[in-house]
Amino acid sequence: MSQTVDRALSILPLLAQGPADLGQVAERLGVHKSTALRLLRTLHEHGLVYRQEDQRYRLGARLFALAQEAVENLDVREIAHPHLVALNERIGHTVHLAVYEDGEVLYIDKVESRYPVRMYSRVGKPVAITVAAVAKLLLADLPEPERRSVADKLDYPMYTSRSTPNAAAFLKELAAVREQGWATDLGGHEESINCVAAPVTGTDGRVVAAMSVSAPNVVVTAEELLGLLPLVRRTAAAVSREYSGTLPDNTEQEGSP
Amino acid sequence: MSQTVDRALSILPLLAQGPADLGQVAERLGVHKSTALRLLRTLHEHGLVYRQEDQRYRLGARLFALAQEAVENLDVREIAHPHLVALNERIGHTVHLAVYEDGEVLYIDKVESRYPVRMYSRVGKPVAITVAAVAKLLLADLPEPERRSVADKLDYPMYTSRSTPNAAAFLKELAAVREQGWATDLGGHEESINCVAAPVTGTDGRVVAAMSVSAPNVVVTAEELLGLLPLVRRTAAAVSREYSGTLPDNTEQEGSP
DNA sequence: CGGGCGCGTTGCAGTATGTGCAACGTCCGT
DNA sequence: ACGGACGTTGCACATACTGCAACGCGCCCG
Repeated sequence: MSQTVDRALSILPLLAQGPADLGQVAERLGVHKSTALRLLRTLHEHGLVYRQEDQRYRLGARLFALAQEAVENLDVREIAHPHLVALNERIGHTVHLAVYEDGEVLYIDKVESRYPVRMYSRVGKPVAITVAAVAKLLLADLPEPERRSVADKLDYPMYTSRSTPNAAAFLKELAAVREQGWATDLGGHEESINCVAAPVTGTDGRVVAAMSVSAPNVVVTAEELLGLLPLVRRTAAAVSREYSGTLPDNTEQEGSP
Repeated sequence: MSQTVDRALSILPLLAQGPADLGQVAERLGVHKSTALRLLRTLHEHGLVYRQEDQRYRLGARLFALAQEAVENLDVREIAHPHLVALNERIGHTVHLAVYEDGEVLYIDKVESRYPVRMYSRVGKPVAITVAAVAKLLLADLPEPERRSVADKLDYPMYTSRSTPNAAAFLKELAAVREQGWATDLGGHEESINCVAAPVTGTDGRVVAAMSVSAPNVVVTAEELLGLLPLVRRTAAAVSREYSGTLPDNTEQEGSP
């Protein structure tokens, strides 16, 4: 909506791919160098980009500070974290926590597997939305129109032969997931990796987050992983209870008689 | 330099303090509501802010993705992390890694103490620059003019009676730190917390980061903590060696015949 | 039940503000 | 010493941003 700001913000994902000099930024933005310069200067003043010694620009450390403060506003993560750790200590595999936001599903927390073979993922990285177990849970709970709208707009890349092929199949899967209250991804993203996931719900029963356990099938078979499902569901339920117990605004916690 | 972008970016730290509605944003920016709306919309399109169900705005999850990608460009952190973990496993206390950037010192990594009593800090949070041990190391290595300029512009809050009181004392301390190659903070930030820190250097000997060990003196006395200094210095030296060995661009790692 | 207030949203006219151009300075490599 | 590449500056033009005023909507209170 605002051209100038739009251009300036487009620089950030561009720099996320690696440092770039003024010319490259200007070219990839499709604007004159002097324009790019002024935008970069403004970003620089706010600490969002940093100019390294070779004069090239890269993302600035202030982004950390902001992201860090952003996460502190997400109560779910705070509450869930100890549960994720406990779950990880008990079963050893990688544990993820994800939320839905504006058509995307993002990991907001992760506890690494204690086994040497680890799957690749990254906190903050958008999830493979059409196949990930956590994504299914989060999308399954959306109101019907939004769910359909999102499903229609998605791409359905065939990561493996078991990936979700199209919107129809996806919506059908979502219906099943909504029904059963848990989800799996059996080799849909990477051939050898399986996940089981369970939803975290708020006071009104809406799904606010989803947690999953992932393991390569060289470590555990899909059947063994499914055997962990009750434990995962219990953990998610515990987080849900704790989350629902939280007052919407906790300034009142000790005030009332 | 660019008014529009400047205003838009000013919204981010504002929202970092907590969710706000349109009116509040407009007021705190000093602009008309319609202006604030358009800025927020643009930020929203880029995923930097998110509109929650009560229509208020808060920081968006995309900030995570960006911050995460930003950190992947910081080789120091990648290299240092396992060393921080190892150090923590050996001594149990909180371990920090910090860098200097544009007049600020920021923690970019942290491994929590295994003891129940923990100090408060946050990855991404600007460090108390006038007293923290890591800050002293990073500033001590700046070229003389910049060091003086930064020191002059700083505030010198007296967190405790042992805080650095003014620029003169700070510069003197920095000289000493540069001389000895390590630094301490003995109750300068919080009365009961002590730190020891050592520098991570690059190929040219410049200090690129600093690592520290912190502990409250109810757990270890300052003397005991100082006893850990050799270990901390050895760890920092190991990181330095590994960092200096890294190729500037690692696309060549397996390509050459 | 109905009026009024608060908040977000829209279209519009005026102009502040961002844009691209061209010229300059500087650094680096030849 | 010269040429090129890159970052930087000042400026005239017009684009795109601003603030205003009016509208729609939901909520609370009378």
